Amino acid sequence: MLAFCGQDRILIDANGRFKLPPRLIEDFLSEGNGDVVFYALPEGALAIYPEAVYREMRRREAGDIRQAGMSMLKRRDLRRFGAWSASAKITQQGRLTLPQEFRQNTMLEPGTEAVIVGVEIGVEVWNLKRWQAELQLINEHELDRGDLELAQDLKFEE
Amino acid sequence: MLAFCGQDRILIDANGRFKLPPRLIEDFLSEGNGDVVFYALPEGALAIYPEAVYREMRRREAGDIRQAGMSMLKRRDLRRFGAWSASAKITQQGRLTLPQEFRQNTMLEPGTEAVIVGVEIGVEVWNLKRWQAELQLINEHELDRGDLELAQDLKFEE
DNA sequence: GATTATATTGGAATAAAATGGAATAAGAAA
DNA sequence: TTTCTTATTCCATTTTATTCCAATATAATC
Repeated sequence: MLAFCGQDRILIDANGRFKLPPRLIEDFLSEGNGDVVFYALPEGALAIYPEAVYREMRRREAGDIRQAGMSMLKRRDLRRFGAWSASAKITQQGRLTLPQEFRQNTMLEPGTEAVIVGVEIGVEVWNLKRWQAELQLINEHELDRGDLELAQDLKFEE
Repeated sequence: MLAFCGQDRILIDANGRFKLPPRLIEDFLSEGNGDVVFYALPEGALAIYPEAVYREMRRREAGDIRQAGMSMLKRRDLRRFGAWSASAKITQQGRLTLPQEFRQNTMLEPGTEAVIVGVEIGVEVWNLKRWQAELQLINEHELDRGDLELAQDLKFEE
């Protein structure tokens, strides 16, 4: 079974909660015990990773702390990840509550229609409209790449 | 016996399910145990691969998770494959259910006539109309290539 | 500090949908 | 024509989604 894949439409309830599809609950339970990390992405969606995955993503390397003293860029990085991440645990009924401060940026206010998308290492929750735009972008890019390949295949070799 | 070849017309039933031709069921059972992965292609068809084939296609590399934190391009890549893939298992009756969110893009809504095409490493399910257009494209491209080869053959060697 | 009001969380009940299986019908081969 | 295989339809069961309510916790007011 592939983990963390597919798309599902969900509804953010009146209290800012949503229910994960059963398949994704399984995925999160088998990787970690339902301990997850929210991370609000710059592209305007909410990523949810198993805690271990997020830790790996943010693993500090030797020298990172020293750099923080010297580099404003480095500090901004730390600040961004710190500010836009939050821990949570999936409830018995498979629900998660969106942190209050994350709702506006991700356009996931109570009552919103959304899509939960598998991204192989975790999932992302997108506002429905935003997701449709993102999909179109991805698709057009792929089609352009396909056209390029065809043209390449018909090029006269000098 | 050649595996994963030929074309068969099928009908998507009222619940979005379809039955595989017996020959293809055999092929999927002997490669994996009927565990397959759907992958919705940018060209608007649905690929079905044995799970092992898809895993090889998507083999993860070290550092992928760390990259996902820092690179939007990397996230798009994970997103594209994650969003458009889904696991499934062929039932005892040789049926598969199309994931809800894949039906529109692949034009494989309940009640649709479709064609299931062997592609050597797996199969593809095409909306009948789209398949006919694709066949024509394939043919035209090959004819163009034939012309190109002739021209190439008459090229003056410097 | 006590009481009331408000928000938040967890759980249960109901409704809807998807799934699996069986039965029947159709078609092909003997 | 008969038998076997495959296709199609239908129904029962299970699963999942949605809604609603109760309990708890938090905050505000007196």
